Amino acid sequence: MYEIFQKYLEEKTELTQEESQRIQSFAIIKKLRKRQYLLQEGDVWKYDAFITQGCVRTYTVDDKGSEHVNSFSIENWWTGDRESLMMQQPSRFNIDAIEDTELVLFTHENFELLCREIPAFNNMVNTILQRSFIAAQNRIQASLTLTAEEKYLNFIKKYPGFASRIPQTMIASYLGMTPETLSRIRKQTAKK
Amino acid sequence: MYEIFQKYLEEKTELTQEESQRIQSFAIIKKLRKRQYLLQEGDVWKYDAFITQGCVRTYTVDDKGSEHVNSFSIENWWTGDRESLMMQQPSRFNIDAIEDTELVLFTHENFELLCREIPAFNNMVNTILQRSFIAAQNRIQASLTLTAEEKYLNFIKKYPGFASRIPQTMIASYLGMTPETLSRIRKQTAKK
DNA sequence: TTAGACTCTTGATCTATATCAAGTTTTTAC
DNA sequence: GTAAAAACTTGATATAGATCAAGAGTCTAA
Repeated sequence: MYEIFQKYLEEKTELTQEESQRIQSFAIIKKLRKRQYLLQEGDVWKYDAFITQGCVRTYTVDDKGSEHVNSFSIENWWTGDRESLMMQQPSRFNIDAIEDTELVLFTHENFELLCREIPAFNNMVNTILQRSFIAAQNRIQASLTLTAEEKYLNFIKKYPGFASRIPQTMIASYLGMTPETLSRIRKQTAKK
Repeated sequence: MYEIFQKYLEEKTELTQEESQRIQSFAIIKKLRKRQYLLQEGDVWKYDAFITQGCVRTYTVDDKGSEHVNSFSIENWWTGDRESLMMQQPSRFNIDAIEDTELVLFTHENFELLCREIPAFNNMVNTILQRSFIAAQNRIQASLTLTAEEKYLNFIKKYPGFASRIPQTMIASYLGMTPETLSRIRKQTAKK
């Protein structure tokens, strides 16, 4: 499944044959079964991870044992815990597979090496980071300004397709509401 | 007040004399009176802005006319609307001064030129962006998991000093609650 | 220096969403 | 293929925090 990442690279950046091969030489292919962990709370995250197939969630568990979904990532997206990676500290997050999933991993040292060696790659990575930051800002804005119903409508508009492959309980958690509330909202909006 | 930015650069990165001078040659000093806008909704943001003195807020105004504070920035931080800057689209945000404020601005073209010319500068900028992203993630996490009281305590712990220079109404808005609720929380926690 | 305008506080009431509980449907695993 | 486990729905009730209202304290601009 490396081809999917290869294609992604070709779309996002211009690389020479050698650069492409250099990148591929560091790639680690990893497969996850549904429910399998990619990262568990307390572990230090050491990779840059790209999903070629499947779907993964990042979440925390609070004192009462409730899960809070921080994000979903599907094919052609990146995942991981940047805070743990950057600070080299144990992660507060869990990441596990919602579906059988395939990833391309790079150890962070190799990834940084690639960034230093290949300016085009470095630029691509920065652009992704900027977009991620913008997305996070928008999510904060939504959480401050929208009602539960608006949050849901905003979500399905922004990520069509997610609703059908991710359990409602997890979507509710991601949106900061209970599954019951989401169920009622869906019933409401279906009527209209 | 350029010296404050100069000092910041020296702390964060290693630059040659020439590089420092190159950066300074592009710097634009800007002063804002309290309440003055740095950016108004609908305008396209064109700068990278560093605050050397003072305090600024970024906020939106909804249909009902209520303001929602997205962020505060004080001296030694950056401000602006990255989405508007990156996409070259009209901003949804307003940025105005909470106190008399001084900034160092770079037009984005010049800023990008500096990033290309000076690798150390580019690295510094990337590091800041990563930290900003991590902070945004943590804020999302807090908004999903904490009660109003916990959000406030978390805020004053994370940003001691902010509470004394920023009006409570704005802090309440930033935390996603009403001023009345924040007032009651403060009364509660003062008791303990 | 003072009137008007903000800002903060406090109380009474309301409401969106949570919680609890039970039933139904769907998925999973042998 | 089927039993057990999850996931989803629906109703009844509870509650954190919002809204409305009014008074007190603080700025601020002429």
